[in-house]
Amino acid sequence: MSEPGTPCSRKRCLGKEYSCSMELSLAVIGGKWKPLIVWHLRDIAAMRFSALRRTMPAITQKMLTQQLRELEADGLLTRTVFAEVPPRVEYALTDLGRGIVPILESLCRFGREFEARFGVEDADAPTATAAVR
Amino acid sequence: MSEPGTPCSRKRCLGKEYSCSMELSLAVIGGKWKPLIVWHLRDIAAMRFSALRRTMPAITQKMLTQQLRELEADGLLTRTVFAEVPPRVEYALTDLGRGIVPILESLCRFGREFEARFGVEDADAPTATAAVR
DNA sequence: CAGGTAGGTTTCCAAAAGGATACTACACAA
DNA sequence: TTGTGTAGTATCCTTTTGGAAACCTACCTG
Repeated sequence: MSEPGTPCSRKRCLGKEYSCSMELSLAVIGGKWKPLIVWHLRDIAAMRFSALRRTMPAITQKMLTQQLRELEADGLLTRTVFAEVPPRVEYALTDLGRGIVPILESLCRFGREFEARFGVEDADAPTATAAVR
Repeated sequence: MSEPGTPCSRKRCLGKEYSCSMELSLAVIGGKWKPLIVWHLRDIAAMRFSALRRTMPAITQKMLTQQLRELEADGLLTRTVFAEVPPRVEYALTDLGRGIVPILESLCRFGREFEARFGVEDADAPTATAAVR
């Protein structure tokens, strides 16, 4: 990228403003849900809306719809509507979308390294650490 | 991680709640500034506060301080205060912090791939694409 | 004594992200 | 006729994140 001390220039791609390619990537796959969505689609041909909801019980319908549309607009996945009743809509990763799976795997590894270093607890299990906070 | 269709369980590490290691990583290095800070420190022994500010002109003092403290609390960097006047404080990546540099490099590569696919413009340069929005 | 310098903190505020709830359309089943 | 399932919208609200501006400290220089 740039030499230490040199600021980057502002750029724009698909409506996202950023100063370096890394920021752009974070705009594309960052946020609370997008990495999870891509992760769940990573080695499956396609998945329908309701199946995705079941794998992510904490997401609301609105958020899932919204995130899926953004991922589609950014070319990371395809959305296929079947003209059936009840409705059927299937989502599948594109090649571009599959390109970020290795990054998510690295993130997973780092997360586990982090857990190994600092320890993990079960949430909702009040422990010494939780009590201190 | 889990089989398709199986939700993950809630965990906690260093006060952060998450459902899978990937989410934990994003809690640690996600956000608008942290990746940039780590990036600027990536191949330099140490850097002082004012130098970091110069490389990231858009960040405010408050945000830089806050993000640096969080990165320190998560063990990604060290903060060294020199008892001098005017004050001098230096920040340096730890081994743990250096561990995420390869991930940031992957993000950079993906970002460039994304740019290549969809095209980049200079921000503040009103173009056809900008006019359409 | 005024002004500058480095690295902050504090207060207040705006914007963005995320979420709860209610509503829709359509076909079919009981 | 009422209910069920799917994939949504629409509205309103709360929480989180980010930011602007002022203030602070401790010393040094002119």
